Amino acid sequence: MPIVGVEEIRKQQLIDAALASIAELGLQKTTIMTISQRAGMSSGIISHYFGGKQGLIEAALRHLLDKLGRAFLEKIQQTDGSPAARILCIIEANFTEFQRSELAARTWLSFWARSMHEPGLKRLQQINNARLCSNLRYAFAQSMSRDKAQDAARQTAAMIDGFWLRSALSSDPDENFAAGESLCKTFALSLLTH
Amino acid sequence: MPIVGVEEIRKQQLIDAALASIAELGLQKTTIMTISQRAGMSSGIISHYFGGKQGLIEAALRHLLDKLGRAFLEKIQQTDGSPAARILCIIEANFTEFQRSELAARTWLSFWARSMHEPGLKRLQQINNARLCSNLRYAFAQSMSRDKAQDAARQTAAMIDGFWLRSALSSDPDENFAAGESLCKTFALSLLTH
Amino acid sequence: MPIVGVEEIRKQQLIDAALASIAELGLQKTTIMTISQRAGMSSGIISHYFGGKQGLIEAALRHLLDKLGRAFLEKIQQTDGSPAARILCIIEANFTEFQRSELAARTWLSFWARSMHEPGLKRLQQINNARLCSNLRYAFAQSMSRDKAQDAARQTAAMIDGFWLRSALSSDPDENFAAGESLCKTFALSLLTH
Amino acid sequence: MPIVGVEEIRKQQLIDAALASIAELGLQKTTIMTISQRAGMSSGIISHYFGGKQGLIEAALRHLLDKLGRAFLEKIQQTDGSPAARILCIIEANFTEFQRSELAARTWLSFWARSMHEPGLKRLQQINNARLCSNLRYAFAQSMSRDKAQDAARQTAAMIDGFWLRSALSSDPDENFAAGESLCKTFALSLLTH
DNA sequence: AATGAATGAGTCTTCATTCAT
DNA sequence: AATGAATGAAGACTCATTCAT
Repeated sequence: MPIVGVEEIRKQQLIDAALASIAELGLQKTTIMTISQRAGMSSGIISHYFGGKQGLIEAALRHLLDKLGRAFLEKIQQTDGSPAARILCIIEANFTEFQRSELAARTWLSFWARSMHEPGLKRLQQINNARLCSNLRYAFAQSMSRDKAQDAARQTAAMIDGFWLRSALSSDPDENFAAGESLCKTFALSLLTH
Repeated sequence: MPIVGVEEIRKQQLIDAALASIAELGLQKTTIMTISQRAGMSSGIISHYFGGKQGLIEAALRHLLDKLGRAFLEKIQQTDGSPAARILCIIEANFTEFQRSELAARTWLSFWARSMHEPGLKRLQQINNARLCSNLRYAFAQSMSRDKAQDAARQTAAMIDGFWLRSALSSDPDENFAAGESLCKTFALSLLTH
Repeated sequence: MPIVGVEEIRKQQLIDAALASIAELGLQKTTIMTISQRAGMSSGIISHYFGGKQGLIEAALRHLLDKLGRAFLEKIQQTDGSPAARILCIIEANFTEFQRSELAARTWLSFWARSMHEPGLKRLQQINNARLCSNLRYAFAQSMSRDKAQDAARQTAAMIDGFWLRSALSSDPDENFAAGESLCKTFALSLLTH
Repeated sequence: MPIVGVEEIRKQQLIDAALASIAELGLQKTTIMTISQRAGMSSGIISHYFGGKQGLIEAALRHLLDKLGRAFLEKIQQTDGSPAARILCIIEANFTEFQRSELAARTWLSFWARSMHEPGLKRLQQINNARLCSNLRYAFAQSMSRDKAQDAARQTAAMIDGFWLRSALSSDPDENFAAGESLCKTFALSLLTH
């Protein structure tokens, strides 16, 4: 059993602290002080382990995407593998309690906005976006042609993200998230049965 | 004798410069210097006319939303008024050349992210979001019950925004915008005919 | 009858506006905008007539000292000319309603502080200070030797200014001003009768 | 290993530099640059240790009042405790070489003027003012009734401050301070013996 | 390995002055 | 005579980075 280095522990603690700060204050008001305080460490440690604030931010996003991806994989393996079950599972994974939280809204919107000006972040987002579409395409393809599955996946992915975005920006996120999840499911199932 | 209208002219010039800076540098890296330089004026003029940077940013967003709203109204009045025509027009208005530009992507994402932390911006966004849904609902309601029209409008609005967002973040925006617009239209028309 | 020039009228209006602004906002927060707005004129007029903000401030102080001096002269000429009456009149002139106001406190303290760094203002203050002492000395000299009158005048002047200052800075100015005026009178009269 | 006490040392250095700047330039022309330059440090350090310029200014005033208070306590404990000795000591403490300096004049007048607009400073001044009166009252009360001691203390305190103020603003401070101290003593002793 | 003291460039804001009309 | 639009220097504050210990 390899001894986990102190370095890895520290890095993870800092990533957690960074996400906590972004969730609470937003990316713009997150400073190395708000992060290092939450981690109970000194401010210098961030440059020491991540080369700078930007390095930590990217690592945090990478970690968040990884975590959500793994959580999704676990969930989908508990389904019966039918297209409908897989698709419903995918949709639900995008409307979990975390995804509905204001914390998630602040975090994703912050990362998206910043990714328009930082290729490193942008690539991470693109991989995540492609994954959603790919998962949906795989499920749809069990019931229809490859081309139709591709279109169905794109439409469903767009509707999921669109509902998420509009809900996050709305004045009543709760109602909007709930209705959005339901309407996404209705739409996806109607695609499957036609 | 003071020249009348100077204030409005200057304000407009500053708004244009602010949007140019946001499009080029992003909201975060937009400073009063990047704005005033683009406007060919001094930095002090921004506080003079808008009370501060924040006032200018909000005015710029308001202007942008107004402009898009007016452009949409002009367009829709040139249709034959049929539900299908109205809906296609609404979709097209969300995929114009401007909306497909990287400038638009940076601008909207910047505003969205910031609006999570500034109520003033958030309210403007919400009005805009409500408008899209309301326009769609009105068109759908001519062909179906009020409740079904509401769901159809929500789904279509989500798909439009979702495609726009995924395209903006993708590595090949052009292809994605084109496919997105087409798939949105297909979906909306299928809702109308069922 | 000479036609009073527009210049004199404008200058007086600006001086009144400057004093109003200082009384309301304090000297530090008084700007050419707060003055010119109160005067209903443009900001440029101040440089036009007084060469700059500093010129107006000095003119305002000069005017205030003049006005208080004239008011005092009028008052003292209504006394019976006896030493006691003159002295009581002098003391009362330093505890009028205006002198007890927060406006007066702000104005005098502002001018004093600034006069430590601006010889122009300092000279005006010194003339005013000398006048108080001189008036008291003249009154006392009717009842005692020149030397004793000089000391009595200095002590009385100091007590007047000291009570004024301590009252202005206190948390209950009203009570302090009242007690101060009374104790000054008691002291001055005791000097006269010994 | 962090050097202990660095914070206190730096704070003191900055307070000294602030007082030096106020003495030289006045409070109004004292900026974070004039302070940090005199301290041989960077401008950012002020916000780091005092939260901002205002925090440093208040700390400087507090320090000055403390220092004068302690110096006075030391002095008074060297007297024989008789009322006359105590009172003379109190008067002398208000006319020390420091109090006669132009530095002291600029500093006190700056603080007084500013305290009219900043409750934090005002409270500090009031405590100091109350202390002078209280010390005098205690000394007088050993020779007369409580009420008479109260009046005597107020009159003496006013005369002390009044002489100080008039001397500070005069064109010949030295002569005025000397005469003022002498006349204050004469007055206070006459109160004691009547 | 880890600290946190210190820096100083960058930001927004204020405001007296200028000057064309 | 009077305006007020425009300037830009100067102010306080923020914060990522550095580095001696």
